[in-house]
Amino acid sequence: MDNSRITQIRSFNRAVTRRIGALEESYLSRGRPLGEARLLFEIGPEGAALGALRSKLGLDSGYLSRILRSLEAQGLVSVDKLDGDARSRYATLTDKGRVEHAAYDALSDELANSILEPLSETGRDRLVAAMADVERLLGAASITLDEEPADSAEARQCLARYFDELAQRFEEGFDQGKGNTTTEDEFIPPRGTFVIARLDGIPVGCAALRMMDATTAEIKRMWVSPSARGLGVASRMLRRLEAIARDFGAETVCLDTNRALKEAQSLYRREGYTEIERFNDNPYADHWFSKRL
Amino acid sequence: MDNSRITQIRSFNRAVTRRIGALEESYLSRGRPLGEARLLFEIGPEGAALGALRSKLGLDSGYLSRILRSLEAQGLVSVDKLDGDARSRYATLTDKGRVEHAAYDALSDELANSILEPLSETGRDRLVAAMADVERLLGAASITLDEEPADSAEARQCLARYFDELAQRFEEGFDQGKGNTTTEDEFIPPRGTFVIARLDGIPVGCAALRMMDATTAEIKRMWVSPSARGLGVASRMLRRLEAIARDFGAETVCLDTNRALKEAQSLYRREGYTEIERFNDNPYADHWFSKRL
DNA sequence: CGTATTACCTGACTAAAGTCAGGTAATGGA
DNA sequence: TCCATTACCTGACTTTAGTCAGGTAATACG
Repeated sequence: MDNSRITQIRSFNRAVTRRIGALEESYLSRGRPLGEARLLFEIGPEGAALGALRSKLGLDSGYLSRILRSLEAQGLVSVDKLDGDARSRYATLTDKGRVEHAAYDALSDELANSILEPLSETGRDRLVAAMADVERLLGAASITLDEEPADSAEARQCLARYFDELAQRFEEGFDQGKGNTTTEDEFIPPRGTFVIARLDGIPVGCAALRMMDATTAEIKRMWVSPSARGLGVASRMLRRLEAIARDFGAETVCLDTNRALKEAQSLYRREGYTEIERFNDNPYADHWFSKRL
Repeated sequence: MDNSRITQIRSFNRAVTRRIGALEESYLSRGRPLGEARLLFEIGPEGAALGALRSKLGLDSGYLSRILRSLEAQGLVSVDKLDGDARSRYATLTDKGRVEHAAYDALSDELANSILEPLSETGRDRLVAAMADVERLLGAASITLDEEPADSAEARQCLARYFDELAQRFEEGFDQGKGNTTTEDEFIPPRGTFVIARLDGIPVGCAALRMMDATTAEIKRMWVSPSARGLGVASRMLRRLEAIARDFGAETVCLDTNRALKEAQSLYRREGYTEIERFNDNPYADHWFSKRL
C-alpha cells in the first residue's frame, strides 16, 4: 500500500462527503423524503422505464412501486404501459412534476454556484479543472478487464467498432475479408484469449491474444473506445495479455500495426516493444514490433 | 451563473457520490448500522468527550446516548467520568473496540487502495494531486468573512498572531508600542470596521479598516494564517473592506507596509493599488499605497 | 445559599428506508 | 399449448435514524 497517497484520498473523501451532505440537506428542504426526491430527479423530463430506475438507484421492486404510488398521489408522476412489452411500465413527469424537477435542478445549481462564488476567477478555473481530473481518473480506476469468449455479443460489438475505425483511419481503407488473416476462434484458451475493458458495465475496449507457436504470442484487435482514450486502458490491456501469454509459455510477444495508428505505435514503444522485420503478410501492416517477456 | 463550470461541478458530485456510497456499503459489511460505525470510528483510539462527538457528528443528545449504550453492550466502548467536570463524560474504546476501529480503518484504506490500484504510476500521481487541489479549493470556498468587534476574543487572537508574525519577519523586529499608531477602537463602525475570515468556524485571517477623514479610508492589520495562504483570502478581505469603505463615503483607500512583506506588496499592486509618497510616520512602514474607489 | 444552567440520560414516539413473501398479468420458448 | 420466466404490484414486516419531553446530578452564578 501507498501510505501518503491513501491518506490524501481519505482526506479528500471526508472533505467531499461534507459537501454531498449539504446537497442532500438542500434536497430535503422541499419537504419530501430523499428517496422520493431522488426518484423524481432520476425520472427526469424524458421519463424513464421502471426497470432502468430500479437498477440505477438500486431499489427493491416493491420499494420502487411504493415510492411511485406516493409520487402519483402527489400528482407529480404518471406511470403508463410502454408500447411493446405490456409488462414493462414507463414513468413520466406530469407538468407539476416537471416544475418540481426544475426546482431540484435549481437547488443543485445553487449549491454548485455557492462553491464557485467565493473563489477568485483563477481559483474557479483551478477547481473546475481539478474536479474534471478527479472525475476522469476515478472513471479510469473503475474500468475493469475481463477475459471472455471472442464470440460473445459484446465482443462482437467491440470488434465491429474496431473494424469501423480501421476503415475510417487507414488511408487505403479497410476490407475485413482481406485484412483478417486470423479467425476469432484462435482467441479461445488455450490457443489464445480475448479481453474486454468495461466502464460501469459497458464495453470501452478490447484486445486479443493468440499463440503463433509454443513460445511466441501475437497481440491483435487492440481497440479503445474514443470515450475512454487517455485513461491508460490500452496499456492495462496490453500488460494483462502479456501476463496471460507468459502463463501460456510465451517468451516473445509480437504484433503489427498500420502507419496511420501513430498513438498505438508510441504505446508499444513505451511498453518496451522494439520494431522488427516484417513477420507476416498482413496487407494493412506497415510496422512490426516484438518484446521479450 | 456560470453554466459549463456548474455542469462540471455537478458531474463531479455525481461521480464522487458513487465512491462515497461504496465506502458506506463497505462500512455496513461489518454488520453494524452506519450510525454506530461512524461513532465508533469518531471516538478513535484516543477516545473523545461526548460533547465533542455530539457537535462533530451533529447528533441529538438522546440519540448519542442510545448509540453509546449499544456500543457498550457490544463491549466496544466504555464511558467514564472525566476528571474536572463530573457532568461531562468521556468515551474510550475497549481492546475489542480498538480491534473494530482498526478494521474500519482498514476498510477505508482498502477502498482508497482500490481506487489507486488500477491506475498507472502517473495516473496515481495525477489523481492524488487533483484531489489535493479540489480539497484545498473546496476549503477556500468555505471560508467566510464576518464583520465583528475588534475586541472580541477571536479578534484579539488574530491580532496577537499578526503581531507575532511581524516580530518574526521584520528585519528590525517589531515593538507593538512603537508600531501601533492606531488603537483598536478606531475599527468600530462608523469610524471603521474589523473583518475576520473563518474556515469551519476557526479564524484564519483578519483585516481592519478605519476612516482617516471623511473621504479617505485606511486598511490595517491585514493578516492570513499560514495554513490558509494561497487561497485568495487576503484579496477577498481587501475587497470586502473596500466595499465597506465605499459605503462609509470613502473615495480613496490607502495603506502602508513593511519592505519584508513582499507578497502583501504584490497583492496590493494586483488589486489596483499604486505606490505613493509617505503619508504617515509609522516607523515600520517602507511603502505606501493608495487606490481610488 | 438558592437558583439557573449544563451535560447527560430515559422513555415514548415517528418517519424513512428497506426487506420479504406472495400474487397477477404478459411473454417467450419447448 | 403449456409452463417457466419476467415485470411489476401489494401487504406485512423490520431496522435505522432521528425527535421530543421530561428527569437527574453536577456546576456556575448572583
